[in-house]
Amino acid sequence: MTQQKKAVIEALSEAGGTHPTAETVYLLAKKRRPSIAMGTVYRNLSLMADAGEIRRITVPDGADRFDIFPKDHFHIICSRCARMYDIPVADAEITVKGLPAGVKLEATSLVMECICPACGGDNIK
Amino acid sequence: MTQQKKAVIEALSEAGGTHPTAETVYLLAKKRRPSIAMGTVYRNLSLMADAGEIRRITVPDGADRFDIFPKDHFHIICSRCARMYDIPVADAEITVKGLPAGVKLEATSLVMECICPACGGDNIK
DNA sequence: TTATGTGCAAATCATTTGCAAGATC
DNA sequence: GATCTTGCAAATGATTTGCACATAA
Repeated sequence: MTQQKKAVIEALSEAGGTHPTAETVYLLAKKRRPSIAMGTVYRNLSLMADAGEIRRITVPDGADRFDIFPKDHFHIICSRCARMYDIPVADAEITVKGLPAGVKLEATSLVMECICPACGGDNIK
Repeated sequence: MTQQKKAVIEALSEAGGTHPTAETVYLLAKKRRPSIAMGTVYRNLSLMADAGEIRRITVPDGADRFDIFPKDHFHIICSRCARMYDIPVADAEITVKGLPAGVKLEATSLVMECICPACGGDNIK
């Protein structure tokens, strides 16, 4: 556990549920450890995501987002404004029938696109 | 309708349900119109995707894929081997309860990650 | 002919990586 | 001291864009 990794974890924690990009995590981590390098942030984020400690969220037309809570909610992203919303697992009932035999869904990485209420269908991406 | 756009459409058609990347579309289009440029392929794919004529599929850790059939199936992608599978709409019953009020799901862009049968849980990405 | 699209190359953006120096155990 | 991690900068890969020229309507 290095100071840098600690700063990245604290940055993610500070960002809370805001689905920060690596860039945002970098800026937050820099407040704690000004010498930290972008590459270090990417390295730690990737290591933790691969280890399942955090979640990487790949979205259309933008940088990956990261999320500290790996098991308790799903994500939807607005196709127009790129805002992300959480859906608590308790509230989300996601059913997919008709999967090919043998396929195991990794539902934790589910991301859906939507038009969000703030956009309502009027804004143009 | 230019010769180039036609070549891109025919390339997508030739690729069928293989979810080609822009690179693959470029190679197929080049067979018909050898002078075509990568930039032109990207331009046409983006125009068509924005117009809803084709679908852009953003996947974790890889180039975007494109798909000619915008309305009749969903996609799942294997987290390990990046193979993509189609789920016909008729077979897929996707239900999401607990969406924030006012959110309209754009289910056509749904992509789910899974572990596919070919990987079965043994390969490491 | 007049707007629109193309080819090319350079630019951009997100992300990864090689390597020498530094921190951790 | 051996190993793992960092900082930096350069490399990579995907995609976009500026601009002069070509093409379609």
